[in-house]
Amino acid sequence: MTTSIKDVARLAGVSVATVSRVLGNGPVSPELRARVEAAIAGSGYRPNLSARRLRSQSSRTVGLIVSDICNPFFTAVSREVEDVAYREGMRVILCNTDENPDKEAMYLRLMQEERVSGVIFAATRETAARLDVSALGFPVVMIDRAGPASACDAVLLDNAAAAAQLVEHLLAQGYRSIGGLFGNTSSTGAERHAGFVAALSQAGLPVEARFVAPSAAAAEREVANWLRQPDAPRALIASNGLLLLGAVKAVRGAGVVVPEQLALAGFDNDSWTELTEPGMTVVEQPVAEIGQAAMGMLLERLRQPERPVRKVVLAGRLVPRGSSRRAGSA
Amino acid sequence: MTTSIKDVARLAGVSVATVSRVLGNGPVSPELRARVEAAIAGSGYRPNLSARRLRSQSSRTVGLIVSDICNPFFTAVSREVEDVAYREGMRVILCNTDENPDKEAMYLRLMQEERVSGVIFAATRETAARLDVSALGFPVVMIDRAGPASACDAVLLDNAAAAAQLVEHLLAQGYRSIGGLFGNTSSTGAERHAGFVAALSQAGLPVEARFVAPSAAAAEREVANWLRQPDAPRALIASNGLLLLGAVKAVRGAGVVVPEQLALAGFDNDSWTELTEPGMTVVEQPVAEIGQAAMGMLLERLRQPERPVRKVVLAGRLVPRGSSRRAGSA
DNA sequence: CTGAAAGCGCTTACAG
DNA sequence: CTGAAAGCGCTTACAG
Repeated sequence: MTTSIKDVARLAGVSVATVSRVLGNGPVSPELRARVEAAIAGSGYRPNLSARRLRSQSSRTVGLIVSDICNPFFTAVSREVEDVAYREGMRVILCNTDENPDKEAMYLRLMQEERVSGVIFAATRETAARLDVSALGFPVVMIDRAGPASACDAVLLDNAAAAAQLVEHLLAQGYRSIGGLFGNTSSTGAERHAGFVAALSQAGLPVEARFVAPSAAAAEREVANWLRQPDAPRALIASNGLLLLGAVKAVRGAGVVVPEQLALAGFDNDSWTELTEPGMTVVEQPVAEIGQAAMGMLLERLRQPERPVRKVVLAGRLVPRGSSRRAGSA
Repeated sequence: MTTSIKDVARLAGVSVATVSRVLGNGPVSPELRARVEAAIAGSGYRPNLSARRLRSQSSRTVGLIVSDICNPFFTAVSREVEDVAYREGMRVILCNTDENPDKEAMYLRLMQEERVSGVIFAATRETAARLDVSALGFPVVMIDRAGPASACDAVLLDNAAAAAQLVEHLLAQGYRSIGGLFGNTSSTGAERHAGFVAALSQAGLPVEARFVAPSAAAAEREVANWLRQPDAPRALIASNGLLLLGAVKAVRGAGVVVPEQLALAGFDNDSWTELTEPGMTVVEQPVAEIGQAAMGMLLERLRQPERPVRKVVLAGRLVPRGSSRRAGSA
């Protein structure tokens, strides 16, 4: 049907081995190389990657497993990962797990069947805790969420420090009653909660934290309820972009004025956060660096399987905006 | 290294053919099936998809080629495509072209090397015009942008009607001086421009349109310039979500009040559009339906290669918000 | 530098 | 229902 390396060899009057060497930039005389290249161009030949992968026992494929590509954080990271991968002549297989451990297990099995070179993985806390990386057969770089203690490479935000930074910012702006909203499936949510608790405790303030499913809808419901209570906080920190979005919607729905009645702050400098009135105070994650660092660590691990496990911890950047303006000031 | 079908066969005391039949749900006696399944479970065997693809001459892979996954329209479409694909036991290869015809050509070649079952493609106008789909060797479903006239299946928005709908909405709100900002690389921009021109002409109004590169930054620059001119329009339509975002930033930067000094409207009901103050009037594209329809058409084409070419044209939905409130009203 | 041959891990007629 | 055998399209030692 489609032309194979055999057809090209016949056309050029050489062996298939020589055609293969031309394709792989092996040692071939200029004369034969020219004949083979002419035959390739003339026949419209395209190498079959499945055959090449099978024979060379190298898929040159990386799996990227995230909860949902529609989360702008993962969108941006994936774009970066794909760019680096294609530049290295590798392919990316993207998987959305919706924070569902069953889907995670299914996709990990798929990765084994694809014989991927490696995987970049934002795992749920459940999977991260139970996963035996060494049994997988390929290296894993965790992103966003920590993996099982020091069992594999990871690129992480300094979540506790970033959450503490938000608390300190709100304290400096004069807020004392600060609530926190955290995702209940990821270690990220847990770490940000820890930083939140530590900063408040150090200031001698009580801790009000709630955990929800990591979706805007769940956050909106939770915050709507929260605001109805007499002891509702005067400031609120949301532990990621989706939760912050839900919080904003709840606040709008309740007719609460930001920041006069409730200050808001959160994670992820998504494009919408600077367009609300007032703009949202956030900790920006270095998304491009995270994607690049993850692919970089994976490539180094492939080159050097026995190198020691590394965690790269990146700092967030506070972007103060109107949503956390000083209480009582214009 | 890794266990193969041969190891499983030896373990179960059957031939490799029988193992293959168990894997493929072929006819096997209950007894042998049980022995094979035990051997698979015991050995941790995982089928090698490259080998299966090579031998069966079927990749069960679809290519998804878009300009940039970071554009929320394509993010949402891709999520839908992937969900349908995985449900059908197929895999998706995602490619970002940045509206660059060279990258488009490179990725199409890659798709041939992957022996993909088919491709879903949002092509630049340049590539759409010159592309010989029949020479590719796999079926193509165009999305968002029209392909070469009736040469292949397509899922499209009724762009002209949607643009006209926006114009008519602004007219009904009392606006007479209406400018349009369009992307200069896609047929989508051209079609929306055509609908824009038609609606204004029918109303006997002059046409003010500008074309820019399809990025928020380019739109911001263009609108900033435009607003400085004495004959700047009183209302502005932006032809996609990125351009609308750029327009909003320019408007903010210039201190122009929406809608009192300038009404805004555009395409794509991205999450930020309802969070600005005022909210943005937009035509919402049925992103989920577009993704599903594209995968659906591709699957039908694969089942039935000779079926007549079809174009599915979906209607947009007007979402009126404050950015186009009646001129002079509260 | 070049070619003949083996083999990667599967599936699929073909016999039985 | 089952197995022996061929072959998908490549790459890679091995000789020369």
